[in-house]
Amino acid sequence: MQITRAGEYAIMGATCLARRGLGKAVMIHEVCKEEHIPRSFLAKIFQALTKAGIVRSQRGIRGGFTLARPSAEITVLEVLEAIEGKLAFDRRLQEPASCHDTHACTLCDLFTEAQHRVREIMGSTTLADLTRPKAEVMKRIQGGNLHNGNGPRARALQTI
Amino acid sequence: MQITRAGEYAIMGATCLARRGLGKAVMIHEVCKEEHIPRSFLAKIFQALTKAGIVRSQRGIRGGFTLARPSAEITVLEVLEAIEGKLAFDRRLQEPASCHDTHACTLCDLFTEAQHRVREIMGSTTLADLTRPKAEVMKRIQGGNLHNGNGPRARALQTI
DNA sequence: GGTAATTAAGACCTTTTTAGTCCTCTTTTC
DNA sequence: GAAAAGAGGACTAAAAAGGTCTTAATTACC
Ligand code: SF4
Ligand code: SF4
Repeated sequence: MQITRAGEYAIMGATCLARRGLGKAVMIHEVCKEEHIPRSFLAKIFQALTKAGIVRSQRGIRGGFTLARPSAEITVLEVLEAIEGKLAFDRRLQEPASCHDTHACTLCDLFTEAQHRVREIMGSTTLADLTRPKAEVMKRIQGGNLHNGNGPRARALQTI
Repeated sequence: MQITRAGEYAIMGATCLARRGLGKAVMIHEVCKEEHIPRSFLAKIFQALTKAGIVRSQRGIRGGFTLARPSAEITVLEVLEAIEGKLAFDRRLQEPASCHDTHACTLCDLFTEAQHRVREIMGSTTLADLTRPKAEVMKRIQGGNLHNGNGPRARALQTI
């Protein structure tokens, strides 16, 4: 139940590019140094992000990586799934029809909902959001007013 | 980013005990057969649940396992964490103070919130809930009116 | 008290995944 | 054409997942 390093590094790396601005080519080396990520590992990760159309690469002298789109249009979920594959809390939620008996078991329904909640927040948080000042980000994330705003949400479950 | 088989089996196994009722000793063998879980693997899992005070064991002839408390007082989160350890989306959220630089990085704040949402639903769903008819469970889970009820929540993000 | 049935405990095993590295291309700029 | 990037693929070590197996310790019942 943990995000892999690869996924984590992908988000950090992409956020790093977001901070540099669109169109500015940044070398792997620079990103690695800034975010403390092993160089050849990040190279692999950025390769995958390139294929996924999230970043663009430029070879040769003065080459590097840059975001393929404005950072406000790239969600954290998108980056994560480009590396880890589609988010699935349970193997049975990846490919359906593996339910051995369609009787009264409701476990996958619970998993689906939990997963949905994660997708909700990850899918509505963009790289641009992550580059904003901490206080602002916290307020946005915890306020619960995502892009379909529905007021401040209850925080009564803090202790759970 | 997946729940392990052990965690999954733990919930299924405990739910199976919940269906039999409090105090009724059920042998591992029976649970395994019903839920399609390898016998010796479930034995290990139930052993851990026993130590965690979630189930009670009885050795010898006519022995078996039973829930240690009413099923309505045992949350899915509790069972899951007894097996997998405390839920943590990122290694850095398990033990704090591993933040190499406390600068403007807000990634862990996002992870914390995502994790919180999972705890919210897993922590408010009990084994008793899982034994109820499917339609009823779905309604409860998706309605969003958990034990601190705050009305039906927006489902606009269905497509995310 | 003996025996059969049941869980407890821990050592052990195999496969898969994670977290990388390394080497050889290819592309691009100067 | 030389130097400086990334692309691609093969490879690897360590850890985690997903179990099994064997030897106890209990307990009910005859
Ligand atoms: S809902 Fe229950 S029976 Fe169906 S696939 Fe999920 S765990 Fe298995
Ligand atoms: S908030 Fe950012 S810098 Fe701090 S531990 Fe998390 S990822 Fe690292």
